[in-house]
Amino acid sequence: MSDVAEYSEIMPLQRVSRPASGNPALTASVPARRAARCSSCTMRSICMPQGLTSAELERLESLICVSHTIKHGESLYRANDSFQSIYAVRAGSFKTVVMHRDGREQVTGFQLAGDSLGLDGVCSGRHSCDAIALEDSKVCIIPFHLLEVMCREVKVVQQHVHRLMGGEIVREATLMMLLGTMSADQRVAAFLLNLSGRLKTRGYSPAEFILRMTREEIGSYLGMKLETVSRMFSKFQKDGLVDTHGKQIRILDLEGLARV
Amino acid sequence: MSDVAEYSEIMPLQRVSRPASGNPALTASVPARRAARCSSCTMRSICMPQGLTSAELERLESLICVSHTIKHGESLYRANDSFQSIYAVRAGSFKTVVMHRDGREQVTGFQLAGDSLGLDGVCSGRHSCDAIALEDSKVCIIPFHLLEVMCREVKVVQQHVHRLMGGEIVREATLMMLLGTMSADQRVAAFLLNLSGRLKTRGYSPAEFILRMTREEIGSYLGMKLETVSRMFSKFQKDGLVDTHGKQIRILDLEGLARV
DNA sequence: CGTGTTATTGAAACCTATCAAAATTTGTGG
DNA sequence: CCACAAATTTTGATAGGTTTCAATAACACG
Repeated sequence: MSDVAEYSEIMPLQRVSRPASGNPALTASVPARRAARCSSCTMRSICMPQGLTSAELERLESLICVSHTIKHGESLYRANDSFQSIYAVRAGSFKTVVMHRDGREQVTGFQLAGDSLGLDGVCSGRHSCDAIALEDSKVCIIPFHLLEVMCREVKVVQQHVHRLMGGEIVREATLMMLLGTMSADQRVAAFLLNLSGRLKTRGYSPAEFILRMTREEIGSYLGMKLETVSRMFSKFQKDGLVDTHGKQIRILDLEGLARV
Repeated sequence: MSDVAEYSEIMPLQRVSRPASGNPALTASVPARRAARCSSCTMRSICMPQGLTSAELERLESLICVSHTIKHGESLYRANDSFQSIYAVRAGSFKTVVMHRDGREQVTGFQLAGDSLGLDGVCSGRHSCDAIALEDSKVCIIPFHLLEVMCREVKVVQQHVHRLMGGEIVREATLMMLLGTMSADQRVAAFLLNLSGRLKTRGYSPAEFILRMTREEIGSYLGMKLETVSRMFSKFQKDGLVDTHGKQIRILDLEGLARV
């Protein structure tokens, strides 16, 4: 339990109190507008473009603001909400959920610190899914129309936004492949390997971590029932690939998992 | 057979012959560089931004060139090809296919005239899938770095590109939902309804059309075997929802299909 | 007009869902 | 900090849907 990697509350927030800016529409959802301090954020290398001049970085920071905490179970935005901003997860984690008219819903992604959130709203001007915090989390808010302005003026920012959107397209295609061609054990293995890799990128242990989502959410994401997810975990345990105690995961045989 | 909508060879191509431009890297894959004539293209309303001044439209046209025909079964690009351009399908249709290391492959999309193609390469600089013509087809080639330049100068072009990418993200999320939560009959029904709607948007009959893809390709796209696709078609036939003769489809009860 | 590809249909096998019950963990208020 | 209630997880038995294998039929192409 001691040295288990947790992808939560990575760094204390800068508490620069500053009065809200003039825009009431914006401040409605952003009670306290505080400029972000990307330069001192551990997630900088993941969510910020490389190669900015310090003036450009400063300008980018000036349009980003840090929101208050979003509590476990609360939503950052809901499907059909008007699209105004994209978000960077600063600490904590989220799930995105699309809802079918008949009430069935599916998890379409899990976002860790450093991941972006909200691009689903770019096309129609309204969000197409709910984004819900899996634990108490913090996000940076980036008003999209301001980001677009800066994209027009700074090439590396433009390319970063394009890569962000392109990355989302590739990520989803990978998941489609998973849902379309893989068996239940392969899906769960792929899920664990993906999470492991992302935690590693963020500087955490790729072998030992705590799942912030339930079996049901994992199942929804992977297109199967929670009981099946549980059975696959049990199977991997029996085969000596992982060691699970509820939400605590220790990957014992990474290559073995990849071979499933 | 007479009034069956076909989504192929929509309009004769402008054959403006003009010598290739100086860039040998570009002309290698684009034998004859001919400026596109978007203003006279029937797909304009689908693939072009609205609200351009005529000067801007002219400039956008100048960076687009019409490629030679891509024959049935040939590829427009392959996975791992260097990403240079995005494409607009001018006539015909394509499938995009991702390949797993172990040889398994999955169709991730079908593109009709007016659809864009190639955005999968934006993130990594290399294409992440193969794009293969389902019939003899024609595409417009849009060098992405030139499009990026124009995005920085013309706001509506920028917003159009963002919407294009955002639309791809939403499209894939919808497909994930389909793969993750729907039964075989619901998937095939959703596939037919989606195709029907897109043909309608393009001015074709939404009720009567010819499938350009095989049962196997449909199955790959929907995450099931070709035999299952065939059985679902038979079932819909029996239930009086559609009338199928091989690749010819007539939808008899659109609402019934939606209720499946 | 044959030949290879594509589509249809049937029967059996297999995988996952469903239903059910017990065990465990988590959250909350006393 | 404990105790209790609620939520989550595990495991088993059975049902159901999809795949697999196989054989035939229809179609497309040279």
